[in-house]
Amino acid sequence: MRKIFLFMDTVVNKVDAKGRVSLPSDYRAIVKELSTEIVCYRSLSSPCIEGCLEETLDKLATDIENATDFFSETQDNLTNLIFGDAKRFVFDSTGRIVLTEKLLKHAQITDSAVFVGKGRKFQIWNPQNWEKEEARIRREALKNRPTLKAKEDA
Amino acid sequence: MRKIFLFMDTVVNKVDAKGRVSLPSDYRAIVKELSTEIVCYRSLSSPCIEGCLEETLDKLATDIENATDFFSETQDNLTNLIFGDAKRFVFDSTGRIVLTEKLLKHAQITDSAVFVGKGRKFQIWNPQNWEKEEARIRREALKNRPTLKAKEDA
DNA sequence: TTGAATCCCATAAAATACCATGTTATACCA
DNA sequence: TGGTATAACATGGTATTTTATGGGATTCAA
Repeated sequence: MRKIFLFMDTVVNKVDAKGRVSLPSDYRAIVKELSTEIVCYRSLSSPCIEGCLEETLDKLATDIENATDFFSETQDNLTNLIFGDAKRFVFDSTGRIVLTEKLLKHAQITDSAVFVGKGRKFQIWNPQNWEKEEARIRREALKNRPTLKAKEDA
Repeated sequence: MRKIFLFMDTVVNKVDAKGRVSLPSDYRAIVKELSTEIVCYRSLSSPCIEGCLEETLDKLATDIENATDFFSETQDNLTNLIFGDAKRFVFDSTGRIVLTEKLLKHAQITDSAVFVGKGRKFQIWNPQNWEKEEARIRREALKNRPTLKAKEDA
């Protein structure tokens, strides 16, 4: 098992009528070290799909268990929201997964999708939407230089 | 044996006159690694059925022992409520379990049920009720972005 | 013997694995 | 450095397998 797992780069792939997309080969290379499946869910904040390794979600499950009470409403709501939406996607020998209607609709994806690396996670966007979003993020970054010093959004 | 056990996704299945429901195949795949049975009980907080692996309840038993006094009323009540209500459900060769009247009634389930993944657990809802509940949770999440920072509700 | 619970079989639909091909990227050699 | 051979990849199509679910048979107990 490798020590470094980073989803990187931005690649565009076609989505066919059945919802099939090739996972970028770089991504597959990462995933294959552990399994042949990824987990995808609707982003809570953007019109896009998010993907990650199952172990990433497993870690999240453990964090939730440790941070909240077993019987709490917070734990209930969080786990319903996250795991109720997430789904395993196994890719076949040609490296494709089949995205669901729900996910495609949320991300407004029809015949083409762009994979955007995010380190431990990645996102899948409608190409036009991503173009706009990337421009927006870059503008923001120019105005307000990013910082890791304080967690303003905590 | 796999390292990661997460119940995910939301799937709707029919419930027939005998109370039979197919356990979603993804769930079965998880369960099969350990056994051929799950444990179900009435949710303490919602009109739905909760299910998990027996080992999850075993962990809960340990947590209760550690968090409360052996002679406390709290421990008494909790253990009565949960373990008094829980019951094992073995699924047959076609992957179905037969839910009891008590459970179905509590969840107001008649001819159709929706399975909602919760990570280590899952829930079974009446579809209409779940639709409303999911909408409620999403509204909440948008208002108060979830955080794992502090245990506000502990 | 009758009612209830459990198990097994059949089928249609849906999900998934496999095969084939054109294209692009990569490696190799002059 | 340029040209060619090789390999990898994305993608369209097809075949096979799973899965959900209805119905019937069998078992067990009262």
